[in-house]
Amino acid sequence: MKQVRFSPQREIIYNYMLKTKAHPSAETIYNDLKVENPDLSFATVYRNLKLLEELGKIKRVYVGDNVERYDACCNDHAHFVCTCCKKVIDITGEKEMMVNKFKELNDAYSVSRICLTLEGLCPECKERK
Amino acid sequence: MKQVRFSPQREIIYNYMLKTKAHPSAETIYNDLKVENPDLSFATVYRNLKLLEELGKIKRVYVGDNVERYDACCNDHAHFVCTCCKKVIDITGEKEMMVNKFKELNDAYSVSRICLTLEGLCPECKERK
DNA sequence: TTCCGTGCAAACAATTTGCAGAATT
DNA sequence: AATTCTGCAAATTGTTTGCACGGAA
Repeated sequence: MKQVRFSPQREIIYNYMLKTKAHPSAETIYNDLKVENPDLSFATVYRNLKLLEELGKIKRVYVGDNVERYDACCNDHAHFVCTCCKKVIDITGEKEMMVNKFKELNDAYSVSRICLTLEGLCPECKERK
Repeated sequence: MKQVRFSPQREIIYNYMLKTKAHPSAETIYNDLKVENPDLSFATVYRNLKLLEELGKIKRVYVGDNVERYDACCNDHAHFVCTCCKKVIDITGEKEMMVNKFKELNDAYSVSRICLTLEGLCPECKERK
């Protein structure tokens, strides 16, 4: 059985995730942390994001481009992706409804995860048009 | 303004998409069509999938891995991805509910697309466990 | 002293792009 | 004739992996 050990890099990455609300990609995380931690490598960021996800501490978020984004907020919520400014906004309170709705489905299926992503214009971008 | 012309390759790819229900990736499409069309190239498949999507004739489907999948079925529906056999199953009749739910949201936001993906075990795989 | 985690560079996989020639309008 | 589309190969992008060393348990 594999043990998970303490490492400063892991701590730094996880703390960053706890603080941000921007649903950052590995690249964003790397660039931001590189400033204060010049030795940090890309591989470490990727490896730790993967590990933290396996441990259930962070989640992968789908935002439509081909880049993995991560989110440390672990209560279920939907994501709104602005097609204009690319911002990702949390939409809370809708997932429970979905989960309930799919309880029926659960008889035949076994639903373990629901991913709900909305796309369109955020309030600011909508205003600007 | 760019004109879209007729090309046999495009027709072949679009016809394939109309017939399949498997939400194939570019690679699957390429491999399947390559048999009868040995000259077909990967680039052409990619370019046409992109174009067809821009024209609204097919849709991109999110299935959790990092591969783009496509679907020609243009009525709104959710997707169920089996974590075990990797099959993608259409779940109809749920998206309208979502759309209605997000009408309210539409006051501030402008929702143009809703992507609803469920993950878990399909009936066959659930049975087998 | 075991074995997990790191940085680096190379490897990989999926997708995109530049180009010259072929095909459509 | 003008411009779109194709096949090929090379380039790009995002992510993963092999390796030798350093550090935590």
